[in-house]
Amino acid sequence: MYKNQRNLMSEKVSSRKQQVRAEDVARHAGVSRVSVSRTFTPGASVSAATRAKVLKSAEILGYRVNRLASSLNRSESGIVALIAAEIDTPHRSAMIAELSDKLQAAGKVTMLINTSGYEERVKDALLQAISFRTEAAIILSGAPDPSLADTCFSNGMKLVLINREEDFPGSLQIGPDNRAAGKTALKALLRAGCKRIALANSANATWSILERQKGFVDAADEAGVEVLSEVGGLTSYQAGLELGTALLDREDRPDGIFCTTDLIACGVIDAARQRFGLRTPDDLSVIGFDDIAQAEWEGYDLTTFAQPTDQIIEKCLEWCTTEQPETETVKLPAKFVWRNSVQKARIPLK
Amino acid sequence: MYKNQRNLMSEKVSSRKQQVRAEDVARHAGVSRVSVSRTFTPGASVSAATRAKVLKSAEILGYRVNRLASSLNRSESGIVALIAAEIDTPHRSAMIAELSDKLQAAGKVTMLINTSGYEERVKDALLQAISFRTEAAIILSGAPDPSLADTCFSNGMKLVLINREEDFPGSLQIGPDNRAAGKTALKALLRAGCKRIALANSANATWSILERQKGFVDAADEAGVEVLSEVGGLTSYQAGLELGTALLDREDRPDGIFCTTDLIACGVIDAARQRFGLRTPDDLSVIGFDDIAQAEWEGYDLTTFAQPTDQIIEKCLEWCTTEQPETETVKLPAKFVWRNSVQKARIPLK
DNA sequence: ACACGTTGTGTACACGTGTACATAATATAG
DNA sequence: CTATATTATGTACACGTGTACACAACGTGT
Repeated sequence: MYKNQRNLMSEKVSSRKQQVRAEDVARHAGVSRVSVSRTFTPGASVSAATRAKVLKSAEILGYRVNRLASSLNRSESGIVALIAAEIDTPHRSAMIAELSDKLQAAGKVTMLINTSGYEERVKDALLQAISFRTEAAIILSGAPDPSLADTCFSNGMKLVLINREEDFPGSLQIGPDNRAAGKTALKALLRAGCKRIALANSANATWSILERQKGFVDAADEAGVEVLSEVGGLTSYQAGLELGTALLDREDRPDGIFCTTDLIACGVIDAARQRFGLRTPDDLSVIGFDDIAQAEWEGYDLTTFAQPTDQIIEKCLEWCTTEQPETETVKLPAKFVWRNSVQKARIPLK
Repeated sequence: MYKNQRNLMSEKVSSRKQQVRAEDVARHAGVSRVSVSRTFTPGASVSAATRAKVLKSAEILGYRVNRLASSLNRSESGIVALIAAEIDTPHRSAMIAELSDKLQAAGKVTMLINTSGYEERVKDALLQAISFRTEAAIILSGAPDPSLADTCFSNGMKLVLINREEDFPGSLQIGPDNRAAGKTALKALLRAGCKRIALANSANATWSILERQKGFVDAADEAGVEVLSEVGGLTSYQAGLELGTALLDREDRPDGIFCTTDLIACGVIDAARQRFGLRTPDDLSVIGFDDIAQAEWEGYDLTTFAQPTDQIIEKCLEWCTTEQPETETVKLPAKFVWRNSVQKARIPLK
């Protein structure tokens, strides 16, 4: 009798937020609380009559099952953490859009943790995820502190690193095959007949971006081609402008540039057009990476690599629903997207 | 005695995810469970000695307070829902980046709900937010079903509509003063000496965008100026390309275009440059709205309006932490950002 | 009519935490 | 050294839900 009443003794009742509970619905419908619970539990056994009564009362009272409470004894929160920096960047935001959409379709809920700024925030983000008993954490940027691995797993949390390869046991590490893409980029520039080949990269590149660079440079070494390399700035459009300006100012002006990112590539193309009066692909061939929306814009029409986003996400979801996953590293081929920023092949294919 | 053991009777123990509880830490540290709770509750009274023991044991066992559980009796989840569609759009993603960052700084956690696709998803998103006892829901796109208002408030949820003005009692409705901006845009084009003035807008514009259009057209009516109006497509770059092409193909080709969105403006500028060989601002003046990153790119250098993002967010947070907010509508002035897509004033100011 | 399987409901407990209250330990004042 | 004020710990209960178990109601077949 007493337990059914709420806050009888406390006078501070009014300051407390009132919530509608299963108890209230049960009383209103004239059934037991368990019947309410069962009504909203798929596969539970309730008669059609009581179910109807419960649903009606719930509608009237505005009742919704408290998933925070239900997570408690089901030990499945349904929450997945998305940890990322520079969320407003074209490629990153596209990734987040896709991920959140697919997670939602899979019945999960996404908790977005922004780690822009200090690198340290990734650690805090993971700790926060653990606090909310996130089923998994998908890390899009920043390297997590490996010492956290145990804490993650002792709380039954799955871990996915996208575009990172770190020493983080028990996690899925997935991303495009950056080296192969870098190699392909070089071949494409050679095939286009470029004589002076250059690389434009940011100074604070991530692991993934450095891999692209390495693939490109290694392939050049193999082919016995010299690479004019310009590195500086952030991974941004502005950096691209500056890198492009620096490269095109050289006496031995390059005629083919691989940019490790589409944003940089857009900057390079604009530097060429606005500052030097050069046009792609006639005067200059440019290749980017990511296939952001702007790559398709008519002013750029950028030849680039599309990240295998769909496959990455599919694998992510599969991993998140697997029981006891082992450490796994997956490299997926990036799709080369031919547009019109690279000179048509003067040297025939093959 | 029995209650301290876990899952003694069930044989399915192994399939259940083991979590570290305050109980475990207490036993390991040789203190009571309450002391553990107090250690992690700011302002609670624990001796330095026990606090140290607890912290050490927590570190060793990898313990983190379960915020799902603590939300139960504190009736504050600390979660705020962000409901938005087309997350990968420049302005939207910038907004989300800022919001999530500021929310985090305020000690809140953001739950991102993607409502791209069906309009109906906004309703589901709100219901989901309620299920997770979100402290507030910030709706960036889509009109919520007004019938949900009661359900929201009966669960103590705050509501913010950004860039929408709907009949949703008890909510904060906030955004830029779109009408005023439209008016300013017209004046700017007139002052630049434009003779044939046009408007480019998408066919599925939101309320906010329609307001800009209305402000622009009304001001034109007042000034006795005719507006060539082209409407079609989505609110996207591609639509801008088509709208721009259609406008510039006319016999009475416009020399000043107000685009209701920067994305559309970029499309219009590219149509002018790539398809008609026209340049801004010499041959054509263009004004956009949003001040997305690309507006600053050298290829566009777009004169536009910056949304008062900081103030919007500040007001949002203030609202979310207010006790019993009343319905409120806030219009903030959008800042006119002069760049170089509009002909320099031929008619002197004032 | 009886034994028996089916189905729906109720009871009791667990999930992991915070907090009011009572009580034990300690510091302070006389 | 005792009486008292202060502080730290322990006890009990509440938050809102899911589920194993017991049991009542209800046909069904002989």
